[in-house]
Amino acid sequence: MPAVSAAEGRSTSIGGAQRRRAGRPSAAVLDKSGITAAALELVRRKGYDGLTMAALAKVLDVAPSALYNHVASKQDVLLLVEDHLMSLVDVSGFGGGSWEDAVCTWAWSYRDVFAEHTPLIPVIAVLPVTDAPQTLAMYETVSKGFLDAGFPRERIIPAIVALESFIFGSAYDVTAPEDIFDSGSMAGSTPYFTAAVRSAATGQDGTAPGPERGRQADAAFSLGLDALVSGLGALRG
Amino acid sequence: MPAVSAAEGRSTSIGGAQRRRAGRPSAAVLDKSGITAAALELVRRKGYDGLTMAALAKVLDVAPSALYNHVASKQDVLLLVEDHLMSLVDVSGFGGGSWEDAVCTWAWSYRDVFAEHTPLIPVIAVLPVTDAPQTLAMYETVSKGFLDAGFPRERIIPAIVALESFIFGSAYDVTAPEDIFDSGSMAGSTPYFTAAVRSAATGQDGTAPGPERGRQADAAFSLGLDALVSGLGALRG
DNA sequence: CCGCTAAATGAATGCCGTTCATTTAGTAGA
DNA sequence: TCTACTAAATGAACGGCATTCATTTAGCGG
Repeated sequence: MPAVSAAEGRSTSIGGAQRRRAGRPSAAVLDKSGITAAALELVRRKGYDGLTMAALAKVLDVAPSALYNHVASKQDVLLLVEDHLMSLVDVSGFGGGSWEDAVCTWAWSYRDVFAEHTPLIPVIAVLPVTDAPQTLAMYETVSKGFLDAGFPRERIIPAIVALESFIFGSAYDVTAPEDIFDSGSMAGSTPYFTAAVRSAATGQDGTAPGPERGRQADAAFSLGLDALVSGLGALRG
Repeated sequence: MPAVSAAEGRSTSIGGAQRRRAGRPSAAVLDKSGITAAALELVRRKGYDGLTMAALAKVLDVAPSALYNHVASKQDVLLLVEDHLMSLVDVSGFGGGSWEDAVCTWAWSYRDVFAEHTPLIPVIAVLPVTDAPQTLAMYETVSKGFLDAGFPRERIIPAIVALESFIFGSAYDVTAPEDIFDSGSMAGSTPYFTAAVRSAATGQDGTAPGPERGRQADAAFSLGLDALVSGLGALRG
């Protein structure tokens, strides 16, 4: 798995950015892990709008059509990225310590990872887990953690799904713009809502400058996670 | 607001599907509510993949560019659709009865509406509420319901956001394919997860045929919603 | 040596959102 | 009543996108 860098094929003349001539090169230029790494780097630099097959090919110094020797579609690239990200989710808490702490550590890191990658959420939600080994590994660790904590077998998956649903939704919330709840010119006809938004923005005393958007998202996530953890925890035998 | 149907401009000859000649027609053909209705109908018939500006124009018997006299972009069309859907969410429970019942009615109907329209979820999550009157109206009713139930002002928005996050995530779950948790050939290396999936699919006794996907999604939603409602309900003064 | 397959190029396709010049209809003001 | 101005339509065009296909080349198994 030579990933990105490989021996350069002979090129026609001077300079570093030379065109490769047609035909199969002596050493393969592309492989799945290289494509994944390039896609992640591209997303980091240009965001998901910048992740096009053409741009990906350019980063890898390859013609766009060459990518299709290794992936079947752009969706396939997204799946590779998604599965890689799953390996970044922290499941270490399930090794020891309380179930509550393990779930919270897992949930926060899960949310944080996908808050930076919300365009993948629709992909995850729809794609079978079959050819996503990292994803499968995460589910395995979490399932075992729930079982060891005394969950009845048939409630484990529903509980995980409920938590994941909350996590995905909350990941979107992190990226919401500052003024998402600004009722603007219609504030007059929504007095309760407008007051509630102001209270949430300024905190208990109406004087403080109030938290910025990220902290507000954290507050909502914390609130919901605590409720879910205590509610689901009660299911244990 | 004549919506879809309007007096037909004089056309050049026979037949119903005649081309309109260039230039402003005597009676306007398009307006926002007509565009919204046509978009919804198109989505119902062809799904969100079928919702293109060209297809929308065809349904409305108009050139694609004509749409841009009434909306600034396709995102704008999606916002119109989204706001319309918000008016379908059932907030009637907040008129009387217990807070718990009202929240559950609201949450279930909210999830059901957007389970059929998951491609809008990324739009909702990012778009300010400012020019979405139906959405604002929903938030107003719900905010008032929370306040009347004794919620402290500064906790109302975080609680609603937490519930919404769960609802959006759960809407995706409804549309997930039957075999989403099929570990396939890697089942051997994920024993706990595989067993948990089987238990969830067959129910407490391992014999029954087990619920189909929609019921499983309902079970997870019910579990999470109960936990959230009881956890959040404890915040009331 | 021969044929098969894998992996690259480069040209081409079709769709999609959007823009622009143009035409026509109504309307407000001199 | 002429005259701008604006609103609302057409139709041609554009650039970008994912994807496909014919072609070329390299290595490998018989």
